[in-house]
Amino acid sequence: MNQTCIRDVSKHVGQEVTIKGWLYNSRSSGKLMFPQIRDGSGIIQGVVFKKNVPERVWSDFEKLTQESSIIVRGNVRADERAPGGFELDVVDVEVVQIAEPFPITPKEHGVEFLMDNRHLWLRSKRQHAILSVRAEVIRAVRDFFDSNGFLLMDTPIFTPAACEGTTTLFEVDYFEDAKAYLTQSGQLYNEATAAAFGKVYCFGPTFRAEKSKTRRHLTEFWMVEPEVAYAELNDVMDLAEQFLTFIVQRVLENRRKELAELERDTSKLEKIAPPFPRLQYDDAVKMLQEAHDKGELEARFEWGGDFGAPDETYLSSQFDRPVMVHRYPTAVKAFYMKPDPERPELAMCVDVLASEGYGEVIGGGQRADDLEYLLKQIHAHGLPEESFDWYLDLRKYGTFPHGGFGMGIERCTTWLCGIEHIRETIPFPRMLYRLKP
RNA sequence: UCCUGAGUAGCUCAACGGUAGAGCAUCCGGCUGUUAACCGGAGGGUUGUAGGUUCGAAUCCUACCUCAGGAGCCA
Repeated sequence: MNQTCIRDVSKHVGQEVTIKGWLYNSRSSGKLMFPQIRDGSGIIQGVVFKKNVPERVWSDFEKLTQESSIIVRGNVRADERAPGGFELDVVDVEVVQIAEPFPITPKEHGVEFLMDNRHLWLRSKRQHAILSVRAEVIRAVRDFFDSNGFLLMDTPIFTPAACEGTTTLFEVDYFEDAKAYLTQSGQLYNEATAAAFGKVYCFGPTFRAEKSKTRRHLTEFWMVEPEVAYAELNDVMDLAEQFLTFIVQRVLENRRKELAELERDTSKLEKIAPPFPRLQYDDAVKMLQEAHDKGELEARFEWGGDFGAPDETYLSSQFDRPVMVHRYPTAVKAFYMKPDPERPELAMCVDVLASEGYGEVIGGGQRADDLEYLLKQIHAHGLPEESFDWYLDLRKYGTFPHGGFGMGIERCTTWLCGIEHIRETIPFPRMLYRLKP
């Protein structure tokens, strides 16, 4: 295909190129026109002088509407007056289609309208930037694990039972009489694969049926979960710290332009490097209580509960890099968390709160490896023992200390982009009351 | 599920008890360096739905629907 990507035009200065794309916007002054041409890799400004092109080319350009599909031939020239620094002196155009009036005009729009037109909204510069950062995050995730001795172990999406309680699961019919649930975590399966392969990770879609309606929730999101045999809580924290740092560095390296488009203050991201502050739950509670006493937090936090969104926001805004809060009360955490041998009322778990008030991006810890303790926990949480028979086998046949964590791709992307709402970090968000497009 | 707010032209908003209006988009005209270009003109409405109050309702009242923001829960 004879075609040049707009991304690569800087390599073709002085040459004639063919660009296949769409009209992003156009400005004209009588006998001079400046069509902005978009091809998915970038945007370039064209220049059409009426007297320099055949009559047909001029009249074709006059008819184009926003997002009409076109194939443009022209000469590349560097020009300071053009956004992006390069211009295309147009020689010829082939009109593929004159688009119907495009709903998303260059002026501002409301959230509902944009979400209803998500399939068209994706063509905007802003969505282009955000979703490019998302792709970079995912590439970094894979590269990090693949080059550090981890093996990809895809875990099932249909699962037979809840891993942490059925209220948050989507239920589907699974042939005759059986019910299946869409996965909310691959972790239990990865404890099995970790016993087989040592260091593993799974990466795939995750489903939560909670009726959460906030800027940090999706009902369908992508989660990456490493699991490491013989890892203890400190090893899990070391891993989380290296992993997040790697992702941030990669995005800074490869997606500067996109971050600039989003007006992201990258100086905050540049500070991110190990070691991350490690804060015991006990000490975090003290910080929250002091904040309340100083009038910086409305509700007084009492020891024993899980942090609410305002608490997380406060804690993460106190540090210039992500903070790792560890050893929460066992009572507020999942049944499979290992209790601290020195203080059994605390779980060997860790939440990583992203900086700048973005809240939890990673949750994980060390898993309970003792059969008796796990049985007790399963009963205490009112879970059906028979659903977990295979999981309990892992504690009968060569039990071992191990741990890992899960990171939400979209929460991480929201933070790195510095944007308000998670819904823009996945091409087609699934949220409470939104299943279309 | 609960709390708060909002639904008026294709879109973003104004009019707050007395003749429904502007910008953008669309169409027509003008402009040889535009930067969400600009200037002139035209078309475009069952004011979310159903009731009610009133001489008169986009405006006040009631119910419902939809959306947004937040809470709880979580990655």
